[in-house]
Amino acid sequence: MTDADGGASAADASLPPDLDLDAVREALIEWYEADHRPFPWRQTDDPYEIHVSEVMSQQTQLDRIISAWEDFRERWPTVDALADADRSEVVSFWTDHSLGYNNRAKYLHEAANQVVEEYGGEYPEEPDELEELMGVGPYTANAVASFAFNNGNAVVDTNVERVTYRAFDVPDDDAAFEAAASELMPEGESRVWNNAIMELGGVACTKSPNCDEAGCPWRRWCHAYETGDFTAPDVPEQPSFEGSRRQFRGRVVRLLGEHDEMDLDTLGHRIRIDYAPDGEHGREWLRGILSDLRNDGLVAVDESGGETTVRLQG
DNA sequence: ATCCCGAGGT
DNA sequence: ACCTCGGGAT
Repeated sequence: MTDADGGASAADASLPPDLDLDAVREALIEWYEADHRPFPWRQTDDPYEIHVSEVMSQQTQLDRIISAWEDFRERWPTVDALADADRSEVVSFWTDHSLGYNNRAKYLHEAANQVVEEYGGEYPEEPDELEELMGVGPYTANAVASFAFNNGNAVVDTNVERVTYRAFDVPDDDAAFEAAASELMPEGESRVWNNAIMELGGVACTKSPNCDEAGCPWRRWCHAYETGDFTAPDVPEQPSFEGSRRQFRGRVVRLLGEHDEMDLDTLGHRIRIDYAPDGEHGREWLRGILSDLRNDGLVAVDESGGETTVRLQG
């Protein structure tokens, strides 16, 4: 690599040098516009509604969030309405709709307050500003900027990584994925492009690919389609959920959403059948769970009067 | 068992 | 770089 080609974009090139970018872009956009899953959040450009859908979709299958998204929008129609809600209401909603990861409910509520207080209730349009919102990282910032304002950079999620890794043999490396995604995206078309490339990963270039069935528009360029090697980048494996700490955290939050407040032992007996106050899974164990939940801002623990009372925070 | 349009804290 | 965070669908 010489200095002659100078610019960072050339130095970062991670796509095949002879790739016909215009043809690749046109093929994908045409494929997406011809047919795609009609998710309701794809029919709005309201940044608040987009934001809600993106937070819900983190680590959760899209089919499972459709009704939750519709209920959420009905209950808190605007970012101002959400900011006015109590955190405990939002957390209970989250659990009632089986969305998991209650922290995301807290983040969303916090972010709504930021939008109201820092931006007068009007979402900023720049990814850098959006990323300052609680719970909004690089992916969500660019997704909201793209789908609400057509003003995002290329998103990089597990779909984009898998698709570019297979199709264009992009190395399994964060910087390479970022560069490849950025090179691929046509200027000023982040809305349709980011939707389209994630749709490709979600429908055609799945873990077990459906190239022909889904009519993948990239077959003629695809390295994996040519070689038959559909290896995908490693995704960190999840610890098993059954019996995990997460499972009991979830039960605690669910119960506290149903009962205004509970004392320690009652709560313990209700979240696990083998709860024994002085046993292995007893008060000490439960206090550990509650301590984490309190640090996460999800529950409040009151130790006054010689008894321990627990409730949802906010 | 494995997967899912990530992010924050350490 | 590593860990943690829910739960339904398949």
